[in-house]
Amino acid sequence: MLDTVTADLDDAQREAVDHDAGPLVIAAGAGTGKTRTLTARVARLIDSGVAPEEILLLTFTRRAAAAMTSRAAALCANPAVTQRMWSGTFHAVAHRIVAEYSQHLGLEDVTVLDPGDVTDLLDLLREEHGLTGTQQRLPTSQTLADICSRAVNTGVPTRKVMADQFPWCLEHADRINELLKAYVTRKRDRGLLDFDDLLIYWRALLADPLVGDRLRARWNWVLVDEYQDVNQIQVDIVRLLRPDGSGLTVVGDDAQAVYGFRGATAEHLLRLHEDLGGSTLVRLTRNFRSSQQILDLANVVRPGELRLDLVADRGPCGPLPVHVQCANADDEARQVADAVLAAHQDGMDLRDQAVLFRTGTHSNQLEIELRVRGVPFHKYGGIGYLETAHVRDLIAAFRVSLNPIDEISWYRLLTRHRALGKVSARVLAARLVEGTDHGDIVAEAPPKARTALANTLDLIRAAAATRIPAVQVEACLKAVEPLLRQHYVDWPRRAADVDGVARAAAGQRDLRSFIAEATIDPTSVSGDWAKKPHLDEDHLTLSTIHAAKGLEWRSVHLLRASDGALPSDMALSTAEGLAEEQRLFYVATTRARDRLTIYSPMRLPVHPTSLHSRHVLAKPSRFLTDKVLKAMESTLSPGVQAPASAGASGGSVAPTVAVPDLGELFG
DNA sequence: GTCTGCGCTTTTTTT
DNA sequence: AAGCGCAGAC
Repeated sequence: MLDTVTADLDDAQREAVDHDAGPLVIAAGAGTGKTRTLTARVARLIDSGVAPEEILLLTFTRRAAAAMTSRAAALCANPAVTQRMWSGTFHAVAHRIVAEYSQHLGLEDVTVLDPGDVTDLLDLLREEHGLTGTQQRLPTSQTLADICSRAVNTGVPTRKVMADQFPWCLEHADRINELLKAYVTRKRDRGLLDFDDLLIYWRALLADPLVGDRLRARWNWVLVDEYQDVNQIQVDIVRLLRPDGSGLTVVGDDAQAVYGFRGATAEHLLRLHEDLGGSTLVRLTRNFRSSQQILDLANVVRPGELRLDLVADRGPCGPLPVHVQCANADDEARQVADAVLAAHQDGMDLRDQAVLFRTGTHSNQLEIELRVRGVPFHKYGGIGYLETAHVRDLIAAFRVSLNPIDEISWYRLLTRHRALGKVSARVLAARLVEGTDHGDIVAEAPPKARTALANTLDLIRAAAATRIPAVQVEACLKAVEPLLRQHYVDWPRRAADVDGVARAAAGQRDLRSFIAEATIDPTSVSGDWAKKPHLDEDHLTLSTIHAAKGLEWRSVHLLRASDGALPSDMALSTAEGLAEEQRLFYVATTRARDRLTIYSPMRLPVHPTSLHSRHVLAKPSRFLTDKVLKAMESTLSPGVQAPASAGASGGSVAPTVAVPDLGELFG
């Protein structure tokens, strides 16, 4: 009889799918059918009679979780039952469990702080502690949050974190620690959870004798994707879920570990076998994605302990990878746009092409070029709508209407009022949290703020009085809009975003879960109100390498393969930092199926956050070694041969036309 | 206390 | 370059 679950698999994949309940580690190189194997294993379990709710599938992105669930469904005899399976990101599952057991944790109500809330709270505490004076200029709250998160995720004391990663903060170590202690206390007092807390609370529940046993009994099968990206807390969670390793399957590739900055290390993958006192290792090395030419390059680049040299299932086909040396960032943008449009002319859809880069700002010039030429694109990674100030303002209104003691959101909302600055907002927010009557609040506010404030509070009260999302959203929008209109000089540019979020929220069944979801995974929501591409329209993908993980395109363009950009100059100071950049380079090259083009601008903006800053000389990335270049065809962009026409390259050009001097007008 | 303008610092990746 | 915090003017 034909076995539909394993019909399309090779021997190694089939071995993983058919493996029994013993702990299983799948070492899967890029493009080796990791997702296919994992989903087939899930389907096999369900078809063999395992109840879907006994299965927990943990991923790092919601996109991966959704893809796996739907692919498993396609393989199952009874697709509908896969809906009952537990599948999601570590954080999303943690949120669900923490909400379910909130009573046991002493929490009335679970409020999740997004990274912006965290910095707001730190700013608030900084004021309360009188740490804003001239003498002791502390690092930004953003940096403090990073230090805190790193310490929590790695179990390393903050002082050592600062010494290793943030040396310029060391001189303030005592005050920073004092502030972070206050931060932790305030979170505990108010029942606020940041992203790290979600995992910590889940771990705490699992470690509790009573609750832990109940949770363990819930899932007999635990499958973890991208195990090279787990940090210590996540390892603890997995080990507490399956202490003896039975029913545990993990998939990973040490060469694709790129989340060291949030406490992950591939050591967890490499050592799992020892930690469990034995497990089965299945190695997947047959690559179904890329041409041999691309893999020849990737195999040279590949770092790591697991020697997963990839063999192309497709054999030699398609062109050699190309290295293009460009004059500067603008030239690079033109070359990419030219190449994308040429391929499109030749019949390759835009959706089959992608442009990858190390940081969000690296695509600035290209985005302009694409807009000028009318090429539709969608950018992944970098700052999303949900992180923009105006959208967070609206969400703050949602939050206070759901939870009147959400001090951070009140504070944010109040500071949007004219004549309410930090001081009044802090005082009034505290009074609101105490439950003070709205009338009294208005009376306590500075006279100039009273009319607007009374209006806001009325509308928030109206929003709080209903459970119908559309009505609730409408009231919040009405409260926020006039405030934002006068607060932001460029309001017209922002208005569409606010409307978009409002519309998305109004269409939900439950506003509370919409907010929680949007907080834990902003990307899940952002696509819906993308004003630019209607995602069904053919469009080009622009993405950070991080956000491109696990995906593939026929043609991939890698920008800024120049020292200082990739590898990022911020990673050069430590060996681990540099190694992680190399893994990123590997991840980028292995996204391509047929064509890979790597660009190295010879001049780069000093300050990447701006478009027109001074350019300095840059060398091609150190990852483009002779051996790598041997696997490529090298070309020079036309812009390099004729630098005078290359536009803003920074050098001065001999004029051929005399520009009139208008000096006499100003004499 | 709030608003405005100036100088200093920062500078990546994400749940 | 830009965003943030600080100082001085209302």
